[in-house]
Formats: sequence, structure tokens, C-alpha cells
Amino acid sequence: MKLLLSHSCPFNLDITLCCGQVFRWNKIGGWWFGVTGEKVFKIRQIGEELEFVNVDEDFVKNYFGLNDDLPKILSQISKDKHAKTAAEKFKGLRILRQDPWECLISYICATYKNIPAIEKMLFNLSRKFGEKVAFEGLEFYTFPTPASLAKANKRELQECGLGYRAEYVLETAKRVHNDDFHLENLKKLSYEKARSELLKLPGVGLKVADCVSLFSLGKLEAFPVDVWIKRIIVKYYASHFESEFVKKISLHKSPGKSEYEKLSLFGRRYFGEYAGYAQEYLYHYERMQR
DNA sequence: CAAGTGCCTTTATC
DNA sequence: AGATAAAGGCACT
Repeated sequence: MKLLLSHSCPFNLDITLCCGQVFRWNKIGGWWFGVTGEKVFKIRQIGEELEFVNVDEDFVKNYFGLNDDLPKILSQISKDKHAKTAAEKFKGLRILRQDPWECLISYICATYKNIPAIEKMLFNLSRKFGEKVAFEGLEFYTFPTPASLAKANKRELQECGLGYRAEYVLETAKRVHNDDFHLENLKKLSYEKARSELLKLPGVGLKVADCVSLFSLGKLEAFPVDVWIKRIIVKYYASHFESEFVKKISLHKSPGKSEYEKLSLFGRRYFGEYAGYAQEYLYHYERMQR
């Protein structure tokens, strides 16, 4: 199946999958292979043309955020030269609509880890607790279901490289599996409400809740603040805060709870309803500066 | 190459 | 309330 992207629908598949919002895609021979739910599909982009196999158009449009009005979003978040440069340089980066369950576990695992390590953990988890699926002669694994992780034991999870995160993953899996936590329902709630629900789960703090809200629930105003975003604010946006506050957050690598709220709220107020897009463009921009 | 630092933080404990 | 420490282990320099 093919989809021709129009001028009003800029999209860059490579940047979207490489910017660190998702961890289980593989590029093999020019095609990106991904697993969602039970099935494997592949997709590639050649110029304005998006070609995909084993998946329908509606899924692709939704998953890759192609229904977002990106030209409008980019003009709204280009509030200053830094955001504008990032928006121009990485135009086509889109916020995905990941599966909330996979996204939740991914970001619980992601705390205090670097991206290659996160990818490895999630691969180990999927290999051990997911289902093997063959596609075009290659082997893939589905992401473990809440049920399969809920009945895992802590040691098995630790063997996947989760360390102290094993307990959080296990307890969260139990909550979701026992049906006293309805992840899909969070999509219907406001950002604030969805986030406060997520915060009830073990291993989910402000940062993880914001990432899940942004990358899987479509809450585009969520503004996750990690060490990179904190650095960016100190570097480029310090004038928006009292100098005492900037001095304070510069001292530590990651912000405390009240500092996090202040930084995140700044992002939402300053960039507006698409603050999450601004966050991801700035994050990627700063990381590419190395 | 070994050792040190950093990592898309959260939680428990003062 | 607010600061501080502890918690895997891997990847990069």
C-alpha cells in the first residue's frame, strides 16, 4: 500500500523513529520493521511517498500522527530562534500514537537509562515474555501483555536488565491486568486528569506520566522534562525564570518535584497547546548537537 | 583499556 | 515541605 504525502503534510519517517520517543523499531534494508499488537509490519519513505506492507492506511495515519496539522503546529511552537531552528531543521518529526501499555512499560524502564540500554531491556522483555512472530523470513517478538508480565517473577524481569525497575513493572502489570486500572480510558480524559491517574502507578513519576500522556494518549500539551530539556531551559530560556531558581536547578542533574512542575508548566504556557511537539523538537535538536 | 561519568528518574527517608 | 540518598547496569569517553 502506498500513501502520497501532500505538501501540507510534511513527514520524516527516519527522524520520527530515531528521535528517542519509541524503542522497538528496526531498519533493515531500507525498510522500518515494527510490531504492534500481534502483527509485524514494515514501512519506508521515498521522497513524498510512504509505502507500507501488512498494515492498513488508517492505522498508519493514526500511529504516525499524520492527522496532526504539522504546518500549523510548527508555526505555533516557533516562538523564538531556538524553537524555530529546531522546527526547520527537523521538520517532519511527528509525535507517535503508541500503544499506551507498551509506552507505559517502556518509560518506566527508561528512567535513568540511556537509549541503547532501554532498547536492549525492551528487546529482552519481549523475547522472554512476548510471542515470536515470523515475517518475511525474519523473527520478531510481540510486546508482552499485562497478563504475561503480571505473572512473571521479579528475578526473571531483573534478568532482562531491569534492575530495581523490575518491581515497578511487575506491580504496574498487576494493576493493569487485574482490571483496576483502565489505560485506554485515559485517552478520553483531560491531560491533567490522565496524568494524575498515571501517577498512581508504581514507578510512574511526573516525567514518566508526561511521556505516556504525550506519546501514547495524544495529550500534545504534555511537556516532559528530562535532563536534556532541563539543560535546554538553563541554556536558552533562563531569562524566563528567577536567577535563583536557575542557579538551583543547575546544581543538580535532574529537577525535584516542585522544580519539575515549574519547568513543565513553563513549557505548556510558553509553547501552548502543542508544547509536546516543541519538547520533542528541542530534545532532538539538542541531542544532535551532542 | 580501565575506570569514571552519565543516563529521557522514582521512591524512601530524613 | 524540601533536600538527600539509594537503587541495576550498560554505554560512552
